[in-house]
Amino acid sequence: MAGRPVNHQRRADLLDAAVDYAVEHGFAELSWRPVAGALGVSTTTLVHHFGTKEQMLEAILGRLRERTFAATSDAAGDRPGLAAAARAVWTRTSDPRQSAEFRLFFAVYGRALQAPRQFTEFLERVVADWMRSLVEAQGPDTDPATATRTATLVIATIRGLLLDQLTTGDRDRVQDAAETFLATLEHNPPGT
Amino acid sequence: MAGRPVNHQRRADLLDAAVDYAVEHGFAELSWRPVAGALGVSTTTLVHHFGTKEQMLEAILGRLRERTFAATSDAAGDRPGLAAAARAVWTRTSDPRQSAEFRLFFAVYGRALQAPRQFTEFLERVVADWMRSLVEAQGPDTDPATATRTATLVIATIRGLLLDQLTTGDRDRVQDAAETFLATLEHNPPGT
DNA sequence: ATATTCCTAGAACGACCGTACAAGAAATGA
DNA sequence: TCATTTCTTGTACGGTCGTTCTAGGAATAT
Repeated sequence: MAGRPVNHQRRADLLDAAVDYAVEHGFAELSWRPVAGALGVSTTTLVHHFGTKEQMLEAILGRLRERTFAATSDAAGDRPGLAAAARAVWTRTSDPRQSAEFRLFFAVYGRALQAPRQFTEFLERVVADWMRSLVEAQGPDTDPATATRTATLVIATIRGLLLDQLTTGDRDRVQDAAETFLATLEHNPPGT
Repeated sequence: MAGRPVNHQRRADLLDAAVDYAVEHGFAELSWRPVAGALGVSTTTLVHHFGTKEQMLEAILGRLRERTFAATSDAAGDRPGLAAAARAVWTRTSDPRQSAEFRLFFAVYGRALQAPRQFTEFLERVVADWMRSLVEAQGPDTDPATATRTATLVIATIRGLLLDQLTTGDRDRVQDAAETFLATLEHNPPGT
């Protein structure tokens, strides 16, 4: 009843490196051999730690979600109103230093829409997590229907604008539109 | 100096069928053999008409863009104001009967963001075409800066809401948010 | 020391991939 | 009819894919 203990840190390190690889090389080019080569290990090592390729993708997705959502929800969580939360989220998501990660985010998103069975958890959380966060930001006094409606609109607008910025790189135009939207949120608070 | 004449219709028919296959089976599963099998031809026939696989993807993309953008821009073109155009576009894009095509649209979109070299034309037009259409809808009297800003916002919001609807299938919530957005456009016209 | 378990690696399997080649059938103008 | 070009097919090649098997070193408890 002994044996070498499981090295959880090793798996975590490999996963982090795999996510880095995915961010840099794209979601469509994730196969055992290239990833293993970039990480300096054998494909068998990856198989040992992650099981099947599908399980590795799942692990990468989860880690990616941690990176992106956690970073933005932190910013939104400790702000009083919806407008401030929305502005904080937009500031973080539109940061060019995060563009590679969000490109991967939308690549996964698009693929998930065509293979919902394989990406069930991603699809269930990609909207719900943000919804919860943005509904909370509106406080307990806001009418639930209004809170839901507004949160839906904020998520959609931010993601649409982010898509535009990643596509065209036209930062000035997109930021201008975002500013208009955020100003509307601040000057005409919903539900009042 | 004779020979059998080139049958352009044949290529067009194959392309239409290929787009249908892509809509149904997803963008990631497009390889010669399955497509050829579904179309009842040999892989060599597809190669003959489309050249390389990359060229076939390009052809499919172009045809898909014709289907989606043309259908929606028709609706937007002959309406007087931006609000009416936006409502017409949203009505068409949020139609559940088109959900499969828009799933493919976002799958291609996400993939293009990670392989910009391969999908240059798609990325250049996916925003610009709609921008032009929505700026025109605002008429020549609208301040250009305002028109651009508003068009950017409308595109982003509609695409974000569409993403939400395709993800969650929560039609009531998304339509409710869309109605709020469209009502705002109608009651508070920008640039006035 | 020994048994046990984990970690890693290399080789090999069958399957699928994109593509090229050879060859026959079909459709045209001369 | 005949030469020419297009259309279609079957076959085959090299390559990559995910996965499995085998086996040897590394780290632990007894």
